[in-house]
Amino acid sequence: MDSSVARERALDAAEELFYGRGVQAVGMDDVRSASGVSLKRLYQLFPAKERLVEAYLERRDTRWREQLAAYVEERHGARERILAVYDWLGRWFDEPGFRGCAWINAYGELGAMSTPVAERVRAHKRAFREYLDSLAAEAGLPAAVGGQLFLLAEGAMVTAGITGSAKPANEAREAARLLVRAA
Amino acid sequence: MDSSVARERALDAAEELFYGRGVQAVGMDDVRSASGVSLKRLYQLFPAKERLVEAYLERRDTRWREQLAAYVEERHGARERILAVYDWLGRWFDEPGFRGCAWINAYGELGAMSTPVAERVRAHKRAFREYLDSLAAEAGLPAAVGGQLFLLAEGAMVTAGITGSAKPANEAREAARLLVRAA
DNA sequence: CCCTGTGGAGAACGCACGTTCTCCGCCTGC
DNA sequence: GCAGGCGGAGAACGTGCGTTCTCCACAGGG
Repeated sequence: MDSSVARERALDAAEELFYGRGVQAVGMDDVRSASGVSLKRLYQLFPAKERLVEAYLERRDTRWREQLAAYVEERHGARERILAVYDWLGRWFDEPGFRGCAWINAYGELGAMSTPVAERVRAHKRAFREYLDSLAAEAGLPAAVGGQLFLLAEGAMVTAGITGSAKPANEAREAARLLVRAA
Repeated sequence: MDSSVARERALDAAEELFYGRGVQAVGMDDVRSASGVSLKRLYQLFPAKERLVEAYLERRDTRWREQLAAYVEERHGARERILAVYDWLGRWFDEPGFRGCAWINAYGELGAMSTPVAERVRAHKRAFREYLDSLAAEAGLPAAVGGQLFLLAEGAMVTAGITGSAKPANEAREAARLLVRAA
């Protein structure tokens, strides 16, 4: 098996397991049996579990933001695009297996013990925040609005994760609509 | 040492350690040496670590909500009280050792593996949500506003925890002010 | 003075898991 | 056909930790 193929398979398995059960509840052996990549190979590709966790967060980060951006770009109108963010969140929340925000969960689990992981979580949130800032700027809204939209999105993610409901996306969307209108 | 004293000391130590480092990073032996309560006693009081975690979350829940309510009750005017919630959050975020919301962190860490812990997190968030609902009702605001205020507060907590800044409290307060005015 | 029970200190046990090692089959180049 | 090395399976190792057990000091009642 090609090395890059093994890497993808390992990351596929790691993502599903880490996200679904939490990082600490998943052993390297679980990743091995779910991916079919031998332990030896796993440790060649990722010299420690922490590296695998970082790679998981990084790959998921780019995919997550790409999918969000692709969904948003389909909408026309700067304000419509802002609201599209919450529509996309609502779809995400409704997906089977949704268990909250992978980065918030990872931060709760490892943020205190692993600075690399904490740093990746911060980088992801910073990027998302900047994306919302850019959407707000395109809509000609004051700079402060980006931060408010961000807080609504974060609150929706964490609440949807804990309650298992997609409703927070609608609540956040409605709040965003009012904020954009009022600003 | 009296049994109830031992229980309090154990919970004091557990709270500081669990909150500061995460639950899984703290061993029962750490709780023992930090509290001065022997392992035997610890296991008499809390037959398993999970019970200690539950007790930690429960005691912190009542204290957290009492302190919030006490702070809010000092303000006059229904809308002022709503904004006081975010002022209180800002003070909390600025406290030394602040590491985000204990329940969100615990959910990220244990939510997938421990239903009792997940249930306590849900109960805490439900109670906080209902508290905001009651504040919104007293201000004569539409029922939907409570949920929006809740999402802002959750977003602020999680963002303050990850970034280590108290600024999200101000951003959330400003957003809440606009939402209350617009509603 | 002994017997009993309570509680503390810390060793011991069992298990899970991150990481490494051993063994062996198989493929490739001669 | 064969030497050498690459890779897989899984055992082995070390450690950490939840939980229990052992041993002992000591207080109180006969």
